[in-house]
Amino acid sequence: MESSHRNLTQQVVHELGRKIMEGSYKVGDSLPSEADLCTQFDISRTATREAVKMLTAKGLISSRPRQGIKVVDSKHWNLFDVDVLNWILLGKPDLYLLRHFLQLRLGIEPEAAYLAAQYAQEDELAAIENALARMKDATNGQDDTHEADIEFHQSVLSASNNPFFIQLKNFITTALKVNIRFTNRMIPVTVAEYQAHVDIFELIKNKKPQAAFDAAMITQRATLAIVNEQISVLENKAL
Amino acid sequence: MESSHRNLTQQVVHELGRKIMEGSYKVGDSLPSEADLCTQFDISRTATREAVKMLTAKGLISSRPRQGIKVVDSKHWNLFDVDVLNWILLGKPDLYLLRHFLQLRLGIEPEAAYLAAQYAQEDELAAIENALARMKDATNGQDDTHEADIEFHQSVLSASNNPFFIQLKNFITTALKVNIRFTNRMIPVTVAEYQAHVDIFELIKNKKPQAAFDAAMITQRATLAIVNEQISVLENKAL
DNA sequence: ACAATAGTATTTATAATACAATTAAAAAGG
DNA sequence: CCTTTTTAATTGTATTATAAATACTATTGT
Repeated sequence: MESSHRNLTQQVVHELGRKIMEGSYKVGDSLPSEADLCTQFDISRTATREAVKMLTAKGLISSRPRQGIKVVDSKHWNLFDVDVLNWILLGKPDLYLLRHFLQLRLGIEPEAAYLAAQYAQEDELAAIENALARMKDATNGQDDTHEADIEFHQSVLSASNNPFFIQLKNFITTALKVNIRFTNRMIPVTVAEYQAHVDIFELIKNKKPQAAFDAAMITQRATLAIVNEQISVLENKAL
Repeated sequence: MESSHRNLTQQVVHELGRKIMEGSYKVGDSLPSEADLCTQFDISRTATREAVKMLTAKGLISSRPRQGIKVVDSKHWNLFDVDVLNWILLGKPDLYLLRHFLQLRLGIEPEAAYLAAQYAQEDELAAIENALARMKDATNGQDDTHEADIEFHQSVLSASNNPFFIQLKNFITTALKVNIRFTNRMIPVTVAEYQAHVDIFELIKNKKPQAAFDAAMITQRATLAIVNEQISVLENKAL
């Protein structure tokens, strides 16, 4: 097991959480009983119960006497939890999931740029600029392409100075990673993509909220349109 | 205790979670040790530890040998967890928090309206219409004013057919409840407010995504502007 | 036959205790 | 003064026992 540095409870949480998100245990399904989980993982009831409680806290399962441990309806899942997002990533994300991610990014990121243009401090602007520098290096192959991209989007969220947007850094990061899966991950960030990011940064730096919003929105709508097109092609092929 | 119907662990989770969100335990502070929590709540270590694990799962605390149980930095808090949101509401929300809520609503709700206009099914449109009917009754005092309002916004999110937006129903609901605290809660929904909601619904029903987006955005920007104004007044008064 | 009631068995909830592992801080050694 | 070792405090894990909740079954009365 790759995660032997974590304690028993966390390992079980990870294993069960992953299986739920990949669909091995479906909504409404029963997980093995406490006793069975103890024997399957060869651990004590203490560790098992604590793992069950953690998954309950993340909204994935419910646990009641006589009824057992069941996967609850997905509308209760804490989809913005960092662990849950990672388990989603470990599953098999499809184009529909990518679209769902992009649809919410479309809501969040333009407004984050708007807020950054209003409220960003000097150090936060510097952080965005630093990410841009890494992206430029990435176009020359001198830095990790996608890491720099992720850093850019994260630093804009941080610059919003809004705790809710900041919390969504996990979500955006996962969304970008899913996106990478569906584009050729060997292709570095293009000059055009880099320039679009620079433009947004300049508008933030010059305190043009609405313009920054519009610039981010246009990029996002374009990306979403491509995915919608891919889904259309796929669905027409299926007929 | 008002929550004696819940089990021991859940009661402790609620009590500690509430205290963390209201600031009784601040970021970096140590909570009482396991042993102390056991004596304070007069419960076994099992119940205590399970509560600690649940709060850990929600990103509020960390628990390590010798170091004890500490409140972690707020950037790790799962602010979109339904329990965490309720604990925020039990605290003393200020105008700044209201602004933070409104800023994210501004990102989410116009795009939710856009998606609803694209993807809403018949039954989802009916649900929105039903909420509108309740709002109309509310203007005549025949139904609960704010409950109907909340139902409207929830039903639009449901109609987006995007699991991430649906998960954010908790967030929007809490945001609306905080908003109610800062407006006179005795004032019923006005005819003008009702009409703005009707307009959005019509645009969703007639499948006009961009127009629905714009209509929702205008309303939200107006609300946010009022709060920004209130904060300005408050800050100038403080000088 | 049917419905209400009581009983039973299964599963989780809680408790108590013991020992192991981790690690921050103090003590020892150079 | 710096490094290493020891110590002690705290959480991590295991085990056992009992209580509570509840789905299912059997019984009883009509």
